[in-house]
Amino acid sequence: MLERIRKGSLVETAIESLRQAIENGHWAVGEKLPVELELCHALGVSRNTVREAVRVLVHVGMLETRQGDGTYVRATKDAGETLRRIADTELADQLEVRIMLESEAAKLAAHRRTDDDLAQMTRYLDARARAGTNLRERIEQDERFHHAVVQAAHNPALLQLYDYFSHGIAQTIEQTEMNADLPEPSQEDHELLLAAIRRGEADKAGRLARDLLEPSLQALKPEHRPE
Amino acid sequence: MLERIRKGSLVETAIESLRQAIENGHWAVGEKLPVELELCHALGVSRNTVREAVRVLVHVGMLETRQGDGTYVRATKDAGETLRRIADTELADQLEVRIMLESEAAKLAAHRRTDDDLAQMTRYLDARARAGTNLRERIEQDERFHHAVVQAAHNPALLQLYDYFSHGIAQTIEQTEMNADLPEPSQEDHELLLAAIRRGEADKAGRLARDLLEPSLQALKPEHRPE
DNA sequence: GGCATTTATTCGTAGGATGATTGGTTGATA
DNA sequence: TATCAACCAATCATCCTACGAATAAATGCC
Repeated sequence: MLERIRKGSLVETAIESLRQAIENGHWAVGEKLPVELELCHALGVSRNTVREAVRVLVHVGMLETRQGDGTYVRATKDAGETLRRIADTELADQLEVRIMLESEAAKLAAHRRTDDDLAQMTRYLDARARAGTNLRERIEQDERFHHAVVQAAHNPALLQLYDYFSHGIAQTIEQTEMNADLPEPSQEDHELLLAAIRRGEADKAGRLARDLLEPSLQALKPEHRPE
Repeated sequence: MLERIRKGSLVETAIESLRQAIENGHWAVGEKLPVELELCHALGVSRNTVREAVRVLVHVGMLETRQGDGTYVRATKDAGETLRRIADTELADQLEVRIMLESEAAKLAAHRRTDDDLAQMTRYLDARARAGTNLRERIEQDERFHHAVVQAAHNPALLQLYDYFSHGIAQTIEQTEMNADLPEPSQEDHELLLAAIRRGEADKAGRLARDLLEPSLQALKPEHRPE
């Protein structure tokens, strides 16, 4: 039925044991789990430990607890696992995805951008230009500009996704100190992208957005997957 | 500093309070949080409650606890939260993202597909044809074919992401019984996509992949965002 | 000064007590 | 008999104290 616990953190092991049991359909969706005390005996741990494990599974959407009633299975899969697996993929692959998101966003932005969108993009791009040799400031304004481009696509799902990749990649690059290796696009290239979006030239905007980041991808790729 | 707790589940509120504080950079990445007892006082809850909240944040990757040492900030963003927010967006927006993922995947697949990839795509597409009027079977083979296309792009991050959107959208459609409204692409259109990938015609493959799903998007859009 | 030992701090786990909420049971009443 | 309010048992939510385990810092010996 349920495996006894021995190694590592008791709570983490309890989480894994419960997750396995649920994924294997030991309890069907909608079915009620044994009460806390029974889970304690089944897993061989205390109530606190069981509660922490259950709380985690509740938070990731696999379980649902109803006070005074019981604990029920809500889903057999953990959605958060997806992004955790993505985080484990190669940086180059992640950057490739970011490029396609941003390129497509630029296309949409060319169609859907409002005047406010244009004003904001212009503001950040000007700030980027003013940053000059102040690298830290320029990178920050750069990120804001790219974010504004995706925002102008007016697709919330796309924006969320872009932010996740953008943030994750920036962090990885920062941590690994590989800044020096990566080529940096010029201010002019950014201006061209903004101009294309302003004039509603979708295909051109998409191509320019891609060109902005493609060199970084090429610089990153040979390390792991020469083509 | 930290907000006192009042409504809803104490633990859930504690989680949110801590998450907010972390996202707002109240503690920098790598920095050590106050000890459990201090957090209890700051949040006005017991140690168990704090521990359950911290455990959740540890599990989603925002925090890290070291026994005998303390609790440290690991990341300021929670991956699971991103997906939860995406799940809350309009179906049309999600489908739009899926289309761009699949279209770009088709382009990459045209370059990178191996003979094995082609064989698999062909197998599923043939099975789809054989399914004929068996709707359930045809939909399943259809999903497998699309998955194989993305797989042929040989980008793990992209594949994970596609699977998430594909699965989520299929589920939503199934739940809302809006099948009837959505136009279904013909077998011929699928064959054309496969042919383009086989011949390495990237742009054409991207366009065909987009054309396969675009009608569904148009059918879905007017409900919420007429353009 | 270097290194082993001790100590203090902190998280990890255990188990019990009490409150809050729910669902079903019971019983009175029309 | 059907209805509905009051009651009761089961269950999760929270809190509490206590002790174990691991770590880092302080200490003392050589």
